[in-house]
Amino acid sequence: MVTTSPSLLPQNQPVLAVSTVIFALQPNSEGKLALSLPLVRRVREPFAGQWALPGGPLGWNENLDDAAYRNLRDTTGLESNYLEQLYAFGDVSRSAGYQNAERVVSIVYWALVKADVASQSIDDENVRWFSADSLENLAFDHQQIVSYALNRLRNKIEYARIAHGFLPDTFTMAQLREVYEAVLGRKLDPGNFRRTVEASGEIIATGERLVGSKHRPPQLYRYNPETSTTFISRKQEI
Amino acid sequence: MVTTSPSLLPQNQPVLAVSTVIFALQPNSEGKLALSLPLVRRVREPFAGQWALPGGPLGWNENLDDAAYRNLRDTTGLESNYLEQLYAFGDVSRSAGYQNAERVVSIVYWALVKADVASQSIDDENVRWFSADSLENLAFDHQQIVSYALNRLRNKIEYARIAHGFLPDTFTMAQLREVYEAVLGRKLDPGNFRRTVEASGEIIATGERLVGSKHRPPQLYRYNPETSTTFISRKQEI
DNA sequence: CTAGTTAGAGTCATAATGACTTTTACAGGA
DNA sequence: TCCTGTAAAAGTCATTATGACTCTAACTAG
Repeated sequence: MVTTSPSLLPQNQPVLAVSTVIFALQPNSEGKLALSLPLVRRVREPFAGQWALPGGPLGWNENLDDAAYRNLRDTTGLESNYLEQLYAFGDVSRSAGYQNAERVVSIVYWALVKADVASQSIDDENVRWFSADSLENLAFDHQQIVSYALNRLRNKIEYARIAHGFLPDTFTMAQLREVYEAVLGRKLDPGNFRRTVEASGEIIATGERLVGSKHRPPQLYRYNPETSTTFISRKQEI
Repeated sequence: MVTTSPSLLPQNQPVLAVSTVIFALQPNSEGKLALSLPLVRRVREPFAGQWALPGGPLGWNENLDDAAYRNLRDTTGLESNYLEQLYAFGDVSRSAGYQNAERVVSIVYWALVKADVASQSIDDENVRWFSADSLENLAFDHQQIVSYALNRLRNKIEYARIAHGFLPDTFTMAQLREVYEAVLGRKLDPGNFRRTVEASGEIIATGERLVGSKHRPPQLYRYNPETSTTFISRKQEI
């Protein structure tokens, strides 16, 4: 008994779109790392001229993940090593802006891009990076979607190894801590942070040190490929 | 710059369906609580005769959540107080079974129903409850979907108050512990469990006791409506 | 050679956790 | 009535995790 809604009109199906919230950590005006994301300017109604998440209709022969990755590449020209489905937004009311009574269901992904890569991003008239904390007047329900993605990111960084999505191959303990501080929006104790991270076994000292700083040269680390990326059994997750 | 896939055929869009994994805890042959879920028998190709998750196409004027709830009502005739989106499954390959090259993207929800309610469920030729751990030959990719839902349930019960989705209004500490034991599939220490749960402030003693057992009568508890259901800031979530 | 800076090791008190013991309060049978 | 079985509920103890903090090491810049 596969049930069928009485209100279903097969010839008038919702449009299926895929959008992606792309996070990068970039230094702001004060030189501190801050979460930012690229938005695209809408060229047609509804919400013409306003900023929106990169996205578009799902291709007929395209996997959902591939469509999200396509958003990333087409919008920013960048690569990511972290891409995950966030949520499917499909309330009837969110499509109210459409004149032609079109209805859009958006499957939203989120991605992390490394800072050094993000700096090579496309940036033109219709694509611009914004600070994740001060967004205004986004098209559709995209402001709520970004908030939801921020919650997920801040929650997940506490229990999953996603910080390396923002970091180059090797990094110092302080750089890793800066990622956490920027994402969580608060200072962390350097000593306790080091102790926790070292105990987790997730990073390995390379034996090399970063020279040129005006203080004791810090150890360089890399992520341990041995420790699993899968879900952890202890208290976790949204 | 909203990008459009070159392979997009707007006149040939994927079909959007909503399915729901409905969990209940029911006593098995040995009298122990075990996770079970209702499946529906497919009446048409592909996979005719095989068991599948309750679901169907999204109605034109229907929210995603409402479609999931409709699955629940239509399939089992039951009510649930826990319903949440699980994941959107949309790989091109998962629709391979269709002859007419139809492509289906399924937005899957998961729900919990109370044991006393589940016992009043519809159960006929084409709807049957199965043990969640021993499923075989489900239609489509529904076996993977159920596994994914089980992971989410087992992960989430460790940090979120979802156990009351399986319990009546008032319950004993032992009943609450049985829910956790059945979901997690392992024994928990009664004393430590009590200590943790009491410290969380999530349940309140009603002052009444359950009489008639052949031992010291246990306190009856109810869930504390004061403690928030929102996400917890400590290490968490899928 | 000294001052400034961060790296990195270490200390201490408190909280959380797992394994375990003891006492309490009932039912049911001898 | 007393004894036994059972689970409720409280409590103990050792280990681990956590937050706040101090101290020493190793570099650069002047």
